[in-house]
Amino acid sequence: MAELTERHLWPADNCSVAAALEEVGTRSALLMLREAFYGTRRFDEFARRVGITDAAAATRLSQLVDRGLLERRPYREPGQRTRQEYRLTQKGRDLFVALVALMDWGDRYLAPAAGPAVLLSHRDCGAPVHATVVCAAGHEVTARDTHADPGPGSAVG
Amino acid sequence: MAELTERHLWPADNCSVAAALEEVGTRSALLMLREAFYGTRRFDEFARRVGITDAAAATRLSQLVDRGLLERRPYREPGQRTRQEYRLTQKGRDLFVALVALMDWGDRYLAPAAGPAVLLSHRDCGAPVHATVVCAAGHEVTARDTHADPGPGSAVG
DNA sequence: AGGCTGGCTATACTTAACTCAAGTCTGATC
DNA sequence: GATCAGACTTGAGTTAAGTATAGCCAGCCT
Repeated sequence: MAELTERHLWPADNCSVAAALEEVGTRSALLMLREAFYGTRRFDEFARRVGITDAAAATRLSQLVDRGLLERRPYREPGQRTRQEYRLTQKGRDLFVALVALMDWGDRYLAPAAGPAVLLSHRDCGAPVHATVVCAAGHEVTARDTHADPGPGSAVG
Repeated sequence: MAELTERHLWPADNCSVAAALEEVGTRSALLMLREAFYGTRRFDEFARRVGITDAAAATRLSQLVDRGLLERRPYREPGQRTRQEYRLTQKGRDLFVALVALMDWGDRYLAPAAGPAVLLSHRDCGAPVHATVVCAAGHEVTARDTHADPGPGSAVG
């Protein structure tokens, strides 16, 4: 189950999982990213769909822009003044795997009896999509088949 | 990019991503699960490696046990009394994909120049492992190739 | 010129996850 | 029987993310 050799030597603070969670910021920030994947772009829609106040949404959106997960783009609806919309950057888009993994897990263990609220499918072939862990040789692997070693950025030499 | 049809109709509160985050609880709870994947089992090791106080660790561990992500098992070292250790359940183990996805993303965008702190490899073939999104037909897909529809548990009929 | 609307900003408060420091309970060992 | 270490528990205080409410500002419209 991915037991790490020399585990006792390296500290938790250069862990990429912790760094990723820190960078995203908060639960509501992740939910805003989920919304961005679903196509949400406007300020008030983010606030409403995530279920937080506009004050909180403004703080989260600014932080996500500052950190390069979203970017502001001017847009203009007819008869309206120019406004800003929020779009995923590549950095933000690359969190897709993590969001799908969380969604899969939630669907499996926490979904209502009726089934999941959202179904993801491959646009080209229509088949359902899921997050998996695979090795470079193409094998699908589980936690038990995985081995962890200290990498170059580890404290252990 | 996974735009959801009829998005305006369904509320955020039956979202599996939100439910999953709620179930895991906190950032430090996720980091404890990461430790569990690395082989950590004992109370004081969880606290030390995650970098939180024993008080906080006790709260998190109890909550993870209550929610079925970890289970307590008695163990006995020679010359010591019986104690409890904490092991991943299947439910906890199934969060592996999400953890690997977050680690991959952190490695890509936030790792120190030297490289990531931990390398995961397939135990059988030695190749590095990563989280991906694939469809049931076996195609690897990105956010852009994905389509979202309301599922059976959605508020929209 | 003045109102309206969307997108914020400001202030005060609440809550939850933490911290630090101290104390408790258990049971093997002396 | 007293001691000690490991595994918690308790209580007080801190911080950060949220809330509710209010106000501000730009600029299209009449």
